[in-house]
Amino acid sequence: MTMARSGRASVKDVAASAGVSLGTVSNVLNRPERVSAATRERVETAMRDLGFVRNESARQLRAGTSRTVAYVMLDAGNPFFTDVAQGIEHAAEQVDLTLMICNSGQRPERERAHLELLQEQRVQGVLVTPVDPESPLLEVIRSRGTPVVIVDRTRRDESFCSVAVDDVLGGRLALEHLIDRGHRRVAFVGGPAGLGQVRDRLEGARRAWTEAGLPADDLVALPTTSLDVASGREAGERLAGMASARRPTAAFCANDITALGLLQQAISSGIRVPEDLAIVGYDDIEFAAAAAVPLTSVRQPRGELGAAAADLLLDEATNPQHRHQQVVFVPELVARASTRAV
Amino acid sequence: MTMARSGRASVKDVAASAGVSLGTVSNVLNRPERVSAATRERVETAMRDLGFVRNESARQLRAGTSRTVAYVMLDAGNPFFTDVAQGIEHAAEQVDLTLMICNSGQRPERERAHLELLQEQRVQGVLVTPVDPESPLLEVIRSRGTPVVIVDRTRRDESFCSVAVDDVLGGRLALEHLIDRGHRRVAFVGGPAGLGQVRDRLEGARRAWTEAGLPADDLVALPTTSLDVASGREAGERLAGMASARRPTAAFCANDITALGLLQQAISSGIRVPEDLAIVGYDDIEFAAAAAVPLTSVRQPRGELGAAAADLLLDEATNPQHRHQQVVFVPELVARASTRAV
DNA sequence: TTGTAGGCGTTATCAA
DNA sequence: TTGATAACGCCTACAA
Repeated sequence: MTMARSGRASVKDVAASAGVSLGTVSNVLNRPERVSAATRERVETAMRDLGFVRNESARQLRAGTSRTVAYVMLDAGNPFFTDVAQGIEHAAEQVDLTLMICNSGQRPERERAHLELLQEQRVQGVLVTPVDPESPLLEVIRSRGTPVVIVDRTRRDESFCSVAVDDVLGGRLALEHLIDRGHRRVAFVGGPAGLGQVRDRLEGARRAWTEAGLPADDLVALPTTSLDVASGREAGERLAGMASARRPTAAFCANDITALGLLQQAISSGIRVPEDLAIVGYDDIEFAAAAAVPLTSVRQPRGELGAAAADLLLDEATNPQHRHQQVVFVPELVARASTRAV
Repeated sequence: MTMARSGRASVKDVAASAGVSLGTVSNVLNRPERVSAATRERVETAMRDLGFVRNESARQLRAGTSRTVAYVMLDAGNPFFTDVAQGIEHAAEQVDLTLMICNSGQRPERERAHLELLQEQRVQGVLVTPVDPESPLLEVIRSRGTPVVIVDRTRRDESFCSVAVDDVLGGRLALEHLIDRGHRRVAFVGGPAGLGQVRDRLEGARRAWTEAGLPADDLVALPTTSLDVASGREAGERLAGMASARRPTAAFCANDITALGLLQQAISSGIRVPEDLAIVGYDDIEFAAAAAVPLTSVRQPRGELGAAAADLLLDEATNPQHRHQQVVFVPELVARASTRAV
């Protein structure tokens, strides 16, 4: 009985051990009904004895296709993306696809490496929240035969399927809420300005502001270098440093993590929330509701985002008449204590 | 020029298009120095023109082994595990292995499905935070040839490599800190009691308590059904319902998420933190420091945990003299405002 | 119902 | 330097 080079038993070994032909073993594996009960029994015993494990590479080589899709995540440390991943996972499970998750950690070269390997693995398709949605790499991948769906970003041209949330509207919702609560001097906290999300949310905020007839100067931008807790704290320090007459009475943060940093810094500087400073975040991650002053936030349908992306990918991978489409979800304001009327 | 069935060009197609033999194409791919500059040039052009992508299945079938490892994560929604995953990823990257992440979401059947597929994919090895560390499945997987390392759990027998943190010590540290701060009536919040982590942390807490000569009854267990934000809130309600004379002056929570829920509920019930109730969490996730009352917590070296696990796996996969070992990290108390002396 | 043969795409060996 | 060939493990016609 020769063992496969890998040290594992192959169908051939099983066949030899069970005293049947290789084809029969394959039948037991793939069309058991064609095999007599007795032979099947014998083959299955042999498999158990030998610790037989099907070789997916060989199977896939033969089949030409795999049953897995992949999500290349932008930042595994941000709960928003892990929630999106769970949405994808759920949708994939429904159609019996396995999801592999890779993390680029915002690094273009890791993103590239993952995409290259996934392509070589002939995954059914990849979902990706790219570092740069305009990157030509995405086009190359697709042109080489791997379906690609962009998640939580959009491309300027409409050549890709994408799933995103209307950030301009989200920014608008946040500001309308604050204006509604009587705020007439508001800070926008976020950056870098080049980030599509930041740009769009600010844009929406501005529109709501000017449409309400308020002076542009009273919507103050507090740019940050990134969207994390530390940046929020830093912005908090800047706010605390302002003379209280000039200080905005509210802040709209480009995401929740930043808002949590701001909240923490404000409180420890003796600024009361929401009495002295109202705060609106963005994403509505689980921790937003659990903050000591529960955070008003713009909710993005994270799970649905993932599920919709998975559906688009599946369609692109299997439907020859597939047409690319850009799905845009509508965000929703969730009001909590951090903007309570005072 | 025949195209591969998959619709993609194969080495054969490239060879035909470049007017060379298949072996030459392979050489361009794997030992370019053996090929003359002119031919190489021609082959590379053909590859570009045809959009050639190497087929990893075939390569792996031939090679018998892959360059990827996988981490089967217990709960993608818990930042603790995503941090562990990042530690693994970093270590894997150093040795040029690709990490695939799968999520069991605490469901045994999904864990099993992932492990089966990974095995069939012939990954170099699997890291797993299992739903049940005693599950015989793990033994089966390994006996069939896939190295397995248990992450953040331990098995009673020492037959597996594992990496964990000393939870008994962690519980002890938390309570010593509280006792030190003068607390003489303390609640332990966490559950279900069957969970190894919960059991060990409580055990450590009890030891510190009795060694300090305090009456066992004054370490009150507040069992929860799970370790999430909602459970923490619920425990908070129970605490708020106690007569303030009988109410513990401090709570030790089995993890940070639960502690955050408790913190929120306490504050909204008018219980001041830390004046009326001191709180200690566990894990020291990023949001612990960013809570409005920054949370004292028992820090687990998440990144190192992942890195050590990856190292063990690599050793098991490549070193014939490998011996299983159980690495146990030492936790560390991080004191913050939630237990400030008052 | 069971067995035989050929091929999936890649790599490595060996010969030219 | 280049080319022909066999093999990795599996699957599926097709033949017995």
